[in-house]
Amino acid sequence: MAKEVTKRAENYSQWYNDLALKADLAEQSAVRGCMVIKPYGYAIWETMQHTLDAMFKKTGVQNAYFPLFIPKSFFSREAEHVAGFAKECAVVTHHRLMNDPDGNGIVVDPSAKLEEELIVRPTSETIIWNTYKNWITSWRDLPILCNQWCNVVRWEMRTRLFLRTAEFLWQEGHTAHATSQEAQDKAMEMVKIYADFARNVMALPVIVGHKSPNERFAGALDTLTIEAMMQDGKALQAGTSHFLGQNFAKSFDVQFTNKEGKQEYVWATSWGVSTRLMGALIMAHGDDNGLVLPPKLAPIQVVMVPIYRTDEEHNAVLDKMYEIKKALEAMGISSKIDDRDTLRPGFKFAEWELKGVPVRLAMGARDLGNGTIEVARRDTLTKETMPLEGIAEHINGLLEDIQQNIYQKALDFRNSRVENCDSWEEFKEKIGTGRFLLCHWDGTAETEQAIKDATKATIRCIPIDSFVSEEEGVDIFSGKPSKGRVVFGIAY
RNA sequence: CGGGGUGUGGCGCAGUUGGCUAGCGCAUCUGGUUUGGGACCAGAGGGUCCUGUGUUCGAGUCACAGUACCCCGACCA
Repeated sequence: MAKEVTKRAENYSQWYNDLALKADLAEQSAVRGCMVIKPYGYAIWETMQHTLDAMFKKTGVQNAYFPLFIPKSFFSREAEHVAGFAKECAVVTHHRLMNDPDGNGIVVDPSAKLEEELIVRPTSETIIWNTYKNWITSWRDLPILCNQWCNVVRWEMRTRLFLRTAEFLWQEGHTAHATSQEAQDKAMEMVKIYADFARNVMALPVIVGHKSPNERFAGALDTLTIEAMMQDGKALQAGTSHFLGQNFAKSFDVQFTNKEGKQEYVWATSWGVSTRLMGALIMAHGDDNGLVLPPKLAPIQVVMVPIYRTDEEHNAVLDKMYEIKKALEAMGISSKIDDRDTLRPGFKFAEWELKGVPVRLAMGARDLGNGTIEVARRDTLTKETMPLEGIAEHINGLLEDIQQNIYQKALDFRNSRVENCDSWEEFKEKIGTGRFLLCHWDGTAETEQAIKDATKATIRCIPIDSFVSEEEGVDIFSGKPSKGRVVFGIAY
């Protein structure tokens, strides 16, 4: 069949791509490196948005919107920041088109050249800090806690659906504070929200930690991250939260008068997660039959497939199904009755599995007679026949089970691939086999770089809420003293 | 930007040492039979074989150039 998905073990990237395409999440656009997110995929993203948004708002964050275009001069004020993004920017140079004087369609009007080029935002720190300058004069104006949901453009060399596209959707929070401590606390608070969301909504086990200086965001003093492991054992950075110090405040001259009446630069954070989370969802839970969606993110939580020979049977089954649908709705469970009469049940089963719907109900003449219904769960691919009585309550519990089970499965998988490693020889052997290795590191950028050059492995994070180690040891590569283990892995 | 590969109906591919009307599977459409794990039968429609130039009696096939896409590097959420 055309819809069959490549086996995960045979070709992991092909499998990933198949899932994204065939489960109807997204497709490659005609524009190089860009992606079309299809309605089914977007519905998942919307749920992520709404859930995160509610979590942000509980901490006092408000949504706002800043321009897509950033004047080149703004962008170049923070030196490290430019260095980090300069190589991958789209630049607007003109503002008008005209008919080709030679009659060959449309050309750029050379007389419409912009005096100053505009950069399509790769991230919005610069334009936001340029704006914050006008918002902040006194300690009474602080803190400012803004978030925006938007698109950004990074002109990447090689792209992959969701994981790396030239344009992607994300949320970027930008906060301004009176003290360093307050800003650092905010950065920590936000990364913990990300971790909570990843674990409890996406069923994605993540390790929270600090980035090493090499892996930090361009312009940050500290970068906090949530790191997930995909089913090929590679690491995926799923979200980051940065403590920016006073770097941007100084570059954009954002000062406030403190309680002592003195001028002081503002302290900043920024934090973001992107549609890359969709990629994480696919890779963390999918199997050879397709997508496996955690119930909390599934656009359709329960799908019902009627099985019938005659119109009478058809109507009788549908009547029951509408009753169930109503009962599910009353409990806040989304469902769909797949009443397409041109497709056979087997085809529908396979298709809904491909799309990752957590629970499938099937009902036919046999069930009508017995007062039963067949309940199949996507995560375990098992099914059982149940009495109709109390089915909605049962499904409600089942969805919670599934959410839990998916998380547990991913957690067990990841834990089975995390281990201590104290020998450089062993490290070189094991790091390519899809693992996180907990190793001692001397804390220097040189050592980290040397390890990366030799093995492609990077420090995913210095963990703070799981796999935390305070034991003394010696660096796996340099032999110099180390104060604790860090997480090494090969990243997407 | 370096290394490799591929361009043939909507999708996936075959096409021999150059040869006659360019095939196959899936999808689509029509009719019928089916329907508890991806249905079957019969019929139908759909192609500037990536572009250009060249070699030849003859090019999907050979040569050169261009171009697009994919994979592996470097870069990255």
